[in-house]
Amino acid sequence: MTVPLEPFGKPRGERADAARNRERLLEAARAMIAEQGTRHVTMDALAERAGLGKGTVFRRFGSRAGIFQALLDDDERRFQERVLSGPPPLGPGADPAQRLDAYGCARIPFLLEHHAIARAAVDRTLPVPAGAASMTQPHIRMLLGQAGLPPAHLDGLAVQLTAALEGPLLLYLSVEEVPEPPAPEAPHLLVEGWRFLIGRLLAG
Amino acid sequence: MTVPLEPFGKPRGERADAARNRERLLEAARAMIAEQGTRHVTMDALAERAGLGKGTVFRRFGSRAGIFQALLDDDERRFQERVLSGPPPLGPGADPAQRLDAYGCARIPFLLEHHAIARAAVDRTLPVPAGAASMTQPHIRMLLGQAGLPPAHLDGLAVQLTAALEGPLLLYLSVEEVPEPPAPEAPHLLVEGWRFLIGRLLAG
DNA sequence: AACAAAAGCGGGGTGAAGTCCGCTTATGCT
DNA sequence: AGCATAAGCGGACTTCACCCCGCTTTTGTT
Repeated sequence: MTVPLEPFGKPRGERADAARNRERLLEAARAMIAEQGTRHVTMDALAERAGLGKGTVFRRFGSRAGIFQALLDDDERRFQERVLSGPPPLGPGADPAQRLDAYGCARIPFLLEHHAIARAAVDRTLPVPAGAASMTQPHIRMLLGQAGLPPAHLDGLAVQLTAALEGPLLLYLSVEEVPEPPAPEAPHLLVEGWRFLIGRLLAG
Repeated sequence: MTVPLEPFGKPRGERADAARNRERLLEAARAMIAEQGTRHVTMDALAERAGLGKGTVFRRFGSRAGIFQALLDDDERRFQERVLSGPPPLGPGADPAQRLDAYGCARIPFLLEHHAIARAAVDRTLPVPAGAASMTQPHIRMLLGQAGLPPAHLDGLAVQLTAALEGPLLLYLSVEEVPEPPAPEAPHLLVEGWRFLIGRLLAG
């Protein structure tokens, strides 16, 4: 499951001023996103708004994407918690097929809810599973193995199913093409697709 | 299948000098890629190497990604040809399950062979299936429909399977992580994964 | 051949990400 | 408290994609 020890810009013995500035920057980022959307969060504007230098922003977060990863981090960690030790079928206890199904049913709404920030958090110069978001692939791989799929296919399938699950929301669909489901409880198209896919994959 | 009529920078009544310059630019781009890789193909360097102004590069190709799309265009068109009117199982004639299987078996090597350029051709400000590469999703959708999958799932599954097929090579794996298969005829991990996935999906 | 209109050209300008390095400040030790 | 040192800071600088718009060349017309 590979929890990154140092999510982003949170070194172990962080100096007090550094911690304060990190909070200030995240706060400023949240405000700017709420007011104008992620597109207008530029490094210069963010630094100015937080009353800090641009160098500081990069020192804390490494890149533009890093800011959004940090913003996502808390929620991502909570999600991971639910998967690792929450109640079944998402958490351990249910059989692998159910857990895989449940994972998609939880993950897609999670990404929908955070889609603006999640999209901004992908670092376009790195392979996608950057930051804390990288839980998906190993988890899927593990469940596929437990479900008894042939070991020779596990690596390929894990990559492909990760792409099938997260790719559409992170990369393949533009922001306008991500409509919330009309009725709040109506299942999303992608959720239904995922359930169908997983159902068939693990049926044999 | 939606063949884009005007692939990139190839207007119908193109002036003679424009056509010549387009060729020059593509030629320079090929040379630069061969010498130094896609990363060093900057708009300034490309313009200078071709002996033209930077404005011209943008007029011809619209964006950096456009250059790589144009480079891919011929091969992409040939691939499309094979799918639309080549021999089965890739072309029409075989049953949908076979065609879907064959599509992945052909598409993955195609992307592997072109991966450097294909990656550079994705426009990171647009939803991914930009340019001529957008054939995949509608084709998959059509075949899924012909295979008798429930219409309610077609849209979701088509997006997800497209992501499963192309996402890993275009987006999810870094360049270093895309090793050619050790033995030239050994099937790639992703090909095997795809065949397995499609086999299960259409088995029921 | 001369002309008008359209198409194309070029390169300076802009905005944004990311780097660098000398200066400042917190921290832990004595 | 005073000091040495490492951590942090800031903002000028570089690089790059992309825009803009006045000038030049081609082309179709007469």
